[in-house]
Amino acid sequence: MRTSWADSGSNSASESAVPAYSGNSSGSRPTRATYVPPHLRNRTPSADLPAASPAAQAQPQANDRVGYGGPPGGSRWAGGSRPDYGRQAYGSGGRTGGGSSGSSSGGGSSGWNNRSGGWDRGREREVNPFGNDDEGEGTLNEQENTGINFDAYEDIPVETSGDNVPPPVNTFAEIDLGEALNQNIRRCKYVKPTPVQRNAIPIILAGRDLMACAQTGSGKTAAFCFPIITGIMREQYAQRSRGPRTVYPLALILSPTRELSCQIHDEARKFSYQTGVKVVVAYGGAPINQQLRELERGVDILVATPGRLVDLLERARVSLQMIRYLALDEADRMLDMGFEPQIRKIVEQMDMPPPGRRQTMLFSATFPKEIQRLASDFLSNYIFLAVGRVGSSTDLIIQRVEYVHETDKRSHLMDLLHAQRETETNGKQSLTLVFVETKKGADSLEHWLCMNGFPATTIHGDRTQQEREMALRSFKSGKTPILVATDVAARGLDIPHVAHVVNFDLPNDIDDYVHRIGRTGRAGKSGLATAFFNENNMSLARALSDLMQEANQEVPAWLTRFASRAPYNGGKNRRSGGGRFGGRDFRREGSFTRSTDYYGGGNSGSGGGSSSVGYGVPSSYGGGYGPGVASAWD
DNA sequence: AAAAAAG
Repeated sequence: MRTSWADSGSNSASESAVPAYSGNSSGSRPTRATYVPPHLRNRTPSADLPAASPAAQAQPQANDRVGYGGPPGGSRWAGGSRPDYGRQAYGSGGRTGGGSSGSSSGGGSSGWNNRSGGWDRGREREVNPFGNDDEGEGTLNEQENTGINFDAYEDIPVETSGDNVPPPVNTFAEIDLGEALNQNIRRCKYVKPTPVQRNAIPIILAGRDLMACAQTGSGKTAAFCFPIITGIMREQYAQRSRGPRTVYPLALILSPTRELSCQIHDEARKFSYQTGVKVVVAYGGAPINQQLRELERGVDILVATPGRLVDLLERARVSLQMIRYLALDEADRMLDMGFEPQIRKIVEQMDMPPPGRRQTMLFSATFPKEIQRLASDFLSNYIFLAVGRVGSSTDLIIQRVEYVHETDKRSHLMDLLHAQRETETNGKQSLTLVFVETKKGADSLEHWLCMNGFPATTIHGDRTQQEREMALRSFKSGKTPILVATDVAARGLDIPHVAHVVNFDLPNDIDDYVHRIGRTGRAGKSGLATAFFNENNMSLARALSDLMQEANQEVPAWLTRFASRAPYNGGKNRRSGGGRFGGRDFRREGSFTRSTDYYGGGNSGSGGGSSSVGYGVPSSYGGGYGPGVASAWD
């Protein structure tokens, strides 16, 4: 039934007079949010509040300014909702067979090159985020940076649950993502979708909410970016009415660290290149003015850290009223004690449309039950998706635990580094990421390493943003092949060539361990993770031992002994539901729970239906775990 | 107890 969206594009001119806030909400605009933030109260509605009707929007506003908002005339709708930058590559770019749609859908749809006004002279052309002109491809370097070892993705177990789960796809070609995006996918050298993409993209394209467990290195960012970009390109949106300097993004992507937000922004910009979809990032520690200027140029997808976003919301520089897509990356972290209030404020107490009127996607490598319970507040009849980790841990991440007394840690680390030095491969210095518990400890270890002839740098929350970014660059480039980090670097960061993760200090939480070791063995490549264990880590013994065992790792006898002595499931954060996925759908934890309360769509009978799609799951998997857990986390 | 996220 889905018409090709090239068609929908060419039809859009005639439909464009109807503000399309479609999806499942019967094509109506979002009603005015009942909540009016304090800063918007007692202001002149015509100036500040988004207009309530298309007619009102058609009235030229006195404070129109090229650069944000754009011309208000209804006729410009034909050119799309963001008239100040056209959808060049979609149709009018001439790349598609149906290239006529661009020109037929109103002359307003000019491309980047035709933008009027010299206000942003010098920025008229979209910067090519690929850093080339489609030539000089195929160099070794390119391959290394973007190449994903797809063979490692073949045998990944996948589990889904929820109502009417859309079936997975096997190729990008099966999905109608649009020519401009397809071209970017080719530029990224993504040949075929990774398991999380195969499953998540159809779910999101179908308009469903999603809670997904998948390691970041498995293509998670693309899994939620592709359908968001396609959705924004495909549909006509009611022109965003505007208050002075307020912008109305259509999609919001939140992440727990600044670096991760930057990384998501960089990726999203590649995916949206020449699609006319504008991505902006906002995070703390950097001057806000530049970010404000970027926002004023127009924003469809806003990538942000929570603190800075709240700031922007309170300044009324951003409104969430038009949000159609909400994605939380590292969602379990976003909902833990430190972050939850801020996230609730953003999602529930500002002007964002409620669940059901927006699409919500939560991604994380781990999803403890308690967090799932909190998260269900944000979701509407969602689908739970668990994708086993890339490859089996036995061949991709080798985990080692060594008993090292506190006082011996430094010399032991030095031994490891010496050994590492001799095994550097193919000219490219291999990188070592060392995790410590405290910021002070990070500085101190970095200093000591440098004193001992090991080029090291450090990243933690007490450093300035500039220092943090510098450290990361220096590490990535190999200039300082050792990076000492706190948990700020534990999640999501995609750093190629990290050969070795050392847990100099083990975390207290096994989920943090999982995230940390996930910094190596990425994109299907192999990696090594070494942990220093001692009497301070007893509370982690059982969880660590269980995890390693599940991952077919060699568990030292002494660790097994500690584990058996430890109180049953002693760690505060045992792996809920067992199994090797980062988590399983808490709605299926058994009929004695209140799971139906969270179901939304009704949990009885087929409600809890699950379709486990195993991609060559070895028969040895699946034993010993609860019903429906088909599989292997690693 | 620590880390992160606003300035």
